[in-house]
Amino acid sequence: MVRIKDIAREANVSEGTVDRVLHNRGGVSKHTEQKIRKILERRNYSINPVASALASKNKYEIAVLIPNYNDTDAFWKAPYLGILKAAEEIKSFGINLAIYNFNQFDPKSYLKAFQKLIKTQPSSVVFVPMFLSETSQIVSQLETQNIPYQFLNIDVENHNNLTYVGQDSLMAGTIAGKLMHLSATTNKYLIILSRENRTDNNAISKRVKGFQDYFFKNKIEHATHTLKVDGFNNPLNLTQSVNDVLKEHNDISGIFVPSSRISAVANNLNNSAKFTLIGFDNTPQNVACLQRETVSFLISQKPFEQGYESIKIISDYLSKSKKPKQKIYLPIDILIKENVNYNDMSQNLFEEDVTI
Amino acid sequence: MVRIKDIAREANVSEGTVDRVLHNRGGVSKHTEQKIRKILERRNYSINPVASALASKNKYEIAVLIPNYNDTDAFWKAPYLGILKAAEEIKSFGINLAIYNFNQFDPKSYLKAFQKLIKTQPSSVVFVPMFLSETSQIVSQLETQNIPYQFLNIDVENHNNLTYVGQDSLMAGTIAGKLMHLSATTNKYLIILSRENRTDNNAISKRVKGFQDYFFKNKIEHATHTLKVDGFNNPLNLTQSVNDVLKEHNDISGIFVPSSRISAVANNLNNSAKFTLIGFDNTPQNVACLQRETVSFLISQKPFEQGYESIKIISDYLSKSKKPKQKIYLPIDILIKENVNYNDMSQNLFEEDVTI
DNA sequence: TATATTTGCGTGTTCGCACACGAAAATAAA
DNA sequence: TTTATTTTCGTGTGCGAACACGCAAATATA
Repeated sequence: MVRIKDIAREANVSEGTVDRVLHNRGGVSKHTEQKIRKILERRNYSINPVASALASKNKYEIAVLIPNYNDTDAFWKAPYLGILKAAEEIKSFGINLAIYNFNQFDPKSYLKAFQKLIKTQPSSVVFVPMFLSETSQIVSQLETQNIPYQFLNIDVENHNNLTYVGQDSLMAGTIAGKLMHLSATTNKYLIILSRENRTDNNAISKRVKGFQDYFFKNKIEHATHTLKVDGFNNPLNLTQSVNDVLKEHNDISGIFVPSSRISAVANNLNNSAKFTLIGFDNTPQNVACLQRETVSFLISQKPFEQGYESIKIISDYLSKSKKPKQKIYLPIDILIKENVNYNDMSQNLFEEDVTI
Repeated sequence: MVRIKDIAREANVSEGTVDRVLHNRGGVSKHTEQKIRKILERRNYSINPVASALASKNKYEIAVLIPNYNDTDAFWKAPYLGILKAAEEIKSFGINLAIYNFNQFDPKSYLKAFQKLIKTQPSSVVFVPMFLSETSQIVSQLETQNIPYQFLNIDVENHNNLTYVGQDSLMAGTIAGKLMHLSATTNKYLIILSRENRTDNNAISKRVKGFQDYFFKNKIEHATHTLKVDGFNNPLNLTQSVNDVLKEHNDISGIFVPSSRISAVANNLNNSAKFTLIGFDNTPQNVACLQRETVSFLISQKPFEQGYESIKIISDYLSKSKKPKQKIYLPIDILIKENVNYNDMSQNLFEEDVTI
C-alpha cells in the first residue's frame, strides 16, 4: 500500500506538504500542488483509514432518539441492537454515541428526551420522527443549530433531513395486499387499527393505502372493513370487538394489521384457522404466531439493519464526508413459517467468545 | 476509552507487561498476571482494534476460489462484489485478498485454479466446492498444509471446513413448494434440471427434495414431472423440449427451476401466462422476468451478503481469533415483482463519490 | 537597499498498540 | 559464596497519518 511517505519522496517534497494537499489545507504553491495531485492519482493513493483514525483528533458525538421497548411491544429492540453493533464498530474511530429513549405513545416524553439530547450539542442526530408537530419543533431547533439529522424507520416529507433509512411503507402495504389476495379464500378483509398511533405514525396509513392500491391498480374486486380498537394491550376488549365484527361480517376471510401488533389479534381470535392473518414485523410474539400458523405472513422491515445502517451512514458522513442518498429503502421481507428462522442476522455469527 | 497505559499505571507495571498478559505471551509471574487480569476485567478493557491493526506486523493472505461470471450466467457476480467490498474494508487491517476464478462446468479448471492458488501459501482459503471428488482432493491438500478453509454457497458434508456460508437449500426448496402450492391452479408441476450440474452441485438436488418434502409433510397430493435438458444456453432445444412436455401433460400449471436459470425457460415459453414459474436467484435476467410477470416468485439467497460475510468471518477468525459457527445460513428471500427492487443492498448507499 | 510581511514548506510529536532488546531480580548450579 | 541460568519485567522504536511549530525564501513596503 502506498503511503504519504512514498508520495512525498516521489514528488521531492516533505510529508507535510502532501498532507496539506490531501486535506486542502492550503499553503502549497500551485505548481507543487499539481505535481503532487498527479502522483496521488497515478499511484492511486488513498488515505489509510486506520492510521488516519488513530491520529485524528476529531471526535464526533452521534445522538440517537428512539422509542424504548418492553416485553409486550418489542419492536424497537431490534433497531436498538443494530445501533449498538454499529456503535461498537465506530467507537475506535473516534465516534461516540448516546441513545435517548422516549415513550412511543407520549409526545411529551419525545420532546423531553430531545431537550435533554440537544443540550449535549451532538455532531449529528438520528431519530424516529414519531409525532408530526413535535417533529417540526425538533427539526427547526436542529436546523438553527446547523446539526445534520437523519430519520429512522418513519419518513416525514418536506424536511431537510440528510437521509431516511427505513422501508417504503406504501409498497410494503401493496405486498400485503398481494399476499392477502393470494392466500385468503374470499375478497372481504378486516383491517385493524389502533386509535393510539393512527394520527401520527404515517407508516401505518401508508401501509393501508398500499394495501388498497394493490386491488385498485390490478382491478381486483375487494371490500375492506376497518376496525379501530382502543389499543392492543387490553385482550378482553380486543377479543370482544374483533370477534363481534367477524360474526357480523361472516364473509371476511382475511385480517390485516398494519402495525407490529398482529400477535395480539391472533392470540385472541375465536377461530383463527378460518382466516388469513397478515401483519408486520418479526417481533418474538409475531414470530411465535407464524410458527404455530395462526399468522400466515409477516412483512418485515429489517429492523436490525435499519439501526445498523443508519449509524454507519452518519458515521461515514461525519468522518469521511460521504454524502448518502436521500432515501435508503431497506428490503421488504416476506416472512413465512419456513423462512422466519433464517431471517434474523442480528444473532451472532460467532460462538460464545471463545479464544482459540 | 481505557488504554494499556491506564491499566499499566493502575497495576504498577509497565505497558509491556500488560501487553504480555493480553497476548498470552508468557513471561509474567502468576501473581502479577492475576492482578492485571483483574484490573482488565474491572475496567472492561478491550484492545483498540485501530491502533492494534496499525501496529501489528501480522499480515494475512486470504485466497478465494469462485466461478467466473458472464452476461448470460451472472449469478456469481453478486458474491464477487460482496467479496470485493469486504476486501476493501479489511485491507488496512493487514489482510489481503486474492481471487481465483474457474469455469463452473469444468472440473479441470477448478483444480487448475486451485493449484495456482495454493502455490501462494495463503493463510486461509474461501471457496465454492463445486465438484465433489475434486473438492476432496483440494480439501486433503489444505488439511495436510494446515490451512483453514471455508465453503461458500455450496455445502459439502463430512469435511473439516471452518464454516459454510450460504443457504439452507432444503428449506429453500420447501418454500418454493409452498409458494407453488399457493399460487398454481392445479397440483401438477414440471421440474426442469440441466444435465450439466445435476450430478455435482447438490444444492440443486436438495432444493428439489425440499420442494417434494413440502407436499409430503403437509400431506398434500401433487405430481411432478422432471425434465432434464442439455443446458440452458440453447434456446431452440430448450423451447422444443419444454413445450413438448407441456403439450403432452396439459394439466401442468407450475414450473419449478431449481437453478438460477429460470429466465431461460420463461423467455422461451409459448404461453407463459398460463403457468406459475418459480426459480432461484435475483440475476438481472431473472429479475426482468419477475417484472414482466412471466415469473411469479424467485427465491434468493443473498448472494452479495454471502460473499461479504464469508470474508468478514474469516478475517475476524484470522486477526481476532473469533471462532465462527459451523453453519451460517443466510436468509431465504422471497422475491416478487413488488419487492425485488428493494432487495439488492449491494448498490451504493452513497451518492457518486462527492466530497462535500 | 533595508526591513517587514507573506507564502511555501520541512520537522517533530502524537495517537494506542506490538514487539524486540536487554537489564534486574530470582533461582539454580558450581 | 560465587558464577551461571532462568524468570520477570521495563524501555524504546515503529506502524501511517494529523497537525502544530517555525524556518527560509519570496514578495511587499519603507
